[in-house]
Amino acid sequence: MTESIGFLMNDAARLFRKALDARAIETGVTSLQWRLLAWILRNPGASQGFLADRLEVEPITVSRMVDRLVEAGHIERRPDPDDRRAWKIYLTECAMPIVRDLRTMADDLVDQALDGLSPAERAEFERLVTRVRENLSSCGQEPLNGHA
Amino acid sequence: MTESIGFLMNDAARLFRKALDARAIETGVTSLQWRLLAWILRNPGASQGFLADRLEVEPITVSRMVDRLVEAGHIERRPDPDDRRAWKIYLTECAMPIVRDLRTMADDLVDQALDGLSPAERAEFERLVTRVRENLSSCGQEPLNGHA
DNA sequence: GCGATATAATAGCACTAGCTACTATTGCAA
DNA sequence: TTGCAATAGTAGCTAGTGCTATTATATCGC
Repeated sequence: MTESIGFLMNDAARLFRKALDARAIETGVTSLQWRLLAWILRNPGASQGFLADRLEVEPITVSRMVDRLVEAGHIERRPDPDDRRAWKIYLTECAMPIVRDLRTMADDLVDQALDGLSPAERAEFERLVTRVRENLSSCGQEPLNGHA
Repeated sequence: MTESIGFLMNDAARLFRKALDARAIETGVTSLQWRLLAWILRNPGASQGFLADRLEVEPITVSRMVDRLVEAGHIERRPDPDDRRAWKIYLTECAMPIVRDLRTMADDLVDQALDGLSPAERAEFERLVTRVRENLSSCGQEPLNGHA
């Protein structure tokens, strides 16, 4: 059942999103929207391409999330004076408290998800997931092996 | 950055799906469709509700995946003689080789994802992910705490 | 300066996923 | 036996995600 690791991760991630979405329902943003907001908070004025790169998703995914967050009034697109193809993304004032609230909720949920694990196990888990993520991240880039 | 654990898992799971989808493109089924096929293989004649329960997704999600897999000719719905509300789901002959091929692909990809981890670390990773998944699974059921 | 190439963002299509609401059927209880 | 609650499945809406293709702009080479 080795192959099930991939789906174990999938389940855990989906259940995490679902649980956080449920907690955050009153904020009006989803867990994944919040993650984007958190990146914008730390990188005000970033382009969508930059954000897509950091989130490791396709630009079109960010494009559509930005659409929704703009419509909801949480962020705004400003034209980039140096590149008329690009937008610069900024949080609006009203998004600030949401980002803070969600951080607390996410921390609580992580604590619940890691229930029963010792501090050492938690650190080990984070280390291992990070490694797996890096392994999978790189395997998407290169053309597997000699497909050229 | 504790809260990032949830998103680390999310990234790892998404990259895994993406990589497996890319490998499986020629089979015509996605990685998640394959997971459903694998459950049907082990439980021929199961109901959609049963499968939703095992996959820990909502019944409607299975309903729509079954729609697509029926249309693609990989599975078939047969009426349940004991319950006219329910379907019994069966693999078709042509799905068998696909399930086998995909198992190999998934195993290879898991091996790549776990690259650099010792056997002990791999076992530990599986154990920890399983625990986290269970923690999150149960926290979706109960009404958090006293919300009634 | 001009043309080829690269890049930023977006449009259309498809799949996974969940919520709420709904239909059809079952099964229990009065 | 009838009537109501529970259950199996589905429809509409929305969100995240990716692929391919397209548009607009930038940049590099000449």
